[in-house]
Amino acid sequence: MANIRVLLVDDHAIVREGYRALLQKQPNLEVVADAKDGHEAYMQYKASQPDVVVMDISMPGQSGLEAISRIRQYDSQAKILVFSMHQNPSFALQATRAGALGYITKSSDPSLLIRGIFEVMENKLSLSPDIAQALALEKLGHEQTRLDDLTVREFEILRLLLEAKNNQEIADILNISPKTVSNSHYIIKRKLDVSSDIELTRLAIRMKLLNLRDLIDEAE
Amino acid sequence: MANIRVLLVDDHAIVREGYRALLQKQPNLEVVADAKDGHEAYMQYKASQPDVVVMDISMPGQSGLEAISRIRQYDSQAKILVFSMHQNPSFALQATRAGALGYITKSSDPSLLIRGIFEVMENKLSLSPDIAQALALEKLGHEQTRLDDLTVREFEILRLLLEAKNNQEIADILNISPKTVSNSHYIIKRKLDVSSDIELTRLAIRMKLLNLRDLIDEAE
DNA sequence: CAACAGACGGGCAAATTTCCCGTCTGTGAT
DNA sequence: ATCACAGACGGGAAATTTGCCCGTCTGTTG
Repeated sequence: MANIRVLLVDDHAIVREGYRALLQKQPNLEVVADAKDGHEAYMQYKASQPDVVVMDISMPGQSGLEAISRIRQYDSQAKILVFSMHQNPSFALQATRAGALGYITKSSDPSLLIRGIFEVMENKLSLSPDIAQALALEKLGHEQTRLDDLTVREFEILRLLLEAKNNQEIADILNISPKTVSNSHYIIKRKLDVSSDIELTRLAIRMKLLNLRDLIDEAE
Repeated sequence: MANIRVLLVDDHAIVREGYRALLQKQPNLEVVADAKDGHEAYMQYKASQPDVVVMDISMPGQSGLEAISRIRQYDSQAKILVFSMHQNPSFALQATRAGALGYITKSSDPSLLIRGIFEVMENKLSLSPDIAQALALEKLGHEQTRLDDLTVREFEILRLLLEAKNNQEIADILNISPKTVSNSHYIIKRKLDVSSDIELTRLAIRMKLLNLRDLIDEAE
């Protein structure tokens, strides 16, 4: 059978190279293009028509969620596997809502990524075990929830808010009015049941929406 | 010589009991009173006239810094040794500005607390080695600084803001006008060079003003 | 196609923020 | 003693944001 043609999306060149190398070792895989952000991903998708997109969702500016929506709008059959550092099942939920077929955490064994690509290729939902278990637990009502009340768009805006971007900046990134951002900001706080941005930030940390790692940099 | 009479201030009863036991074992020390918050500390100080106050500064509501100021206002010779969980040297700086004579971290060896009490008793500045080193490094300009531009009062207000309290609540705790809180909030943001509360919270985390531990509770 | 959810953004009163300002008190230097 | 200066406190007023409601305009789904 023909090789599976993969589009690799990640904002770090080193990461792209690393995974390109990894995937190329696989006999039936072929990385036909890569991209460093959502916009480029969309362009490359149209240009190279890959079978599967492997995409990081935490990227500067236009996020992966946005790109997923756009690509799926262009090709409703697009097979997208999200490959993310976030262990938070809410990210997986939002990603699948946006149209991803799979979600594999970066901390997974590399073989899981490979397997995920093949699974997604067959139009099967693919989740790494940690995420599957976390989602299952959540479904059982054991935890969290509130974040899942957010729509994909709201989640997106929250992500940008948490980067301490102001309304205008977010509006520019998403190409919407600052007023919409402001409205969403308000809705988000209402849904999450917080009354200030400080509370919002604290909640985000508890929910692990915010990477303590990249927040702290020079820790300890 | 007569025993050194100690007033112990900490919001956790267990902690008070633990340290009371520890200090009592010391031949020349005597715990003559304890208190669970700033206000009680002030009252107990007046009532029992201890030689040395051993005080935690992270307490609900009226903080230790406030209590230190109040006690020093009542007795400008009061000898206060801060005993805190915070390794952040800025806490030590603010504490000494408020009038503390020493600052020992709770993670220090207990003998350091004992030694601190004796040092403070002789009107000597006492710092635990970790803090001394951190302060020294800071003095060398290696790090941080911005936080130290805050006045004691601003630092105090920042602490409360970070607990996601609103202006009115803070005003009530500190017995000032909400307008003053609002003004301070603004000044704090300006001094720290941030433009939103989200940025402020993130900065606070980086600066370790915010305890990730007690923020996260049920982590991992 | 009817119904519904979500994205988007206008409107508008109420609250907050952002500055600037002037008190008042304590402290330290002269 | 007094002069200067810093800090705490809070008023004023303009600019901005928030909180809440509303109505469009899709796209989806039964």
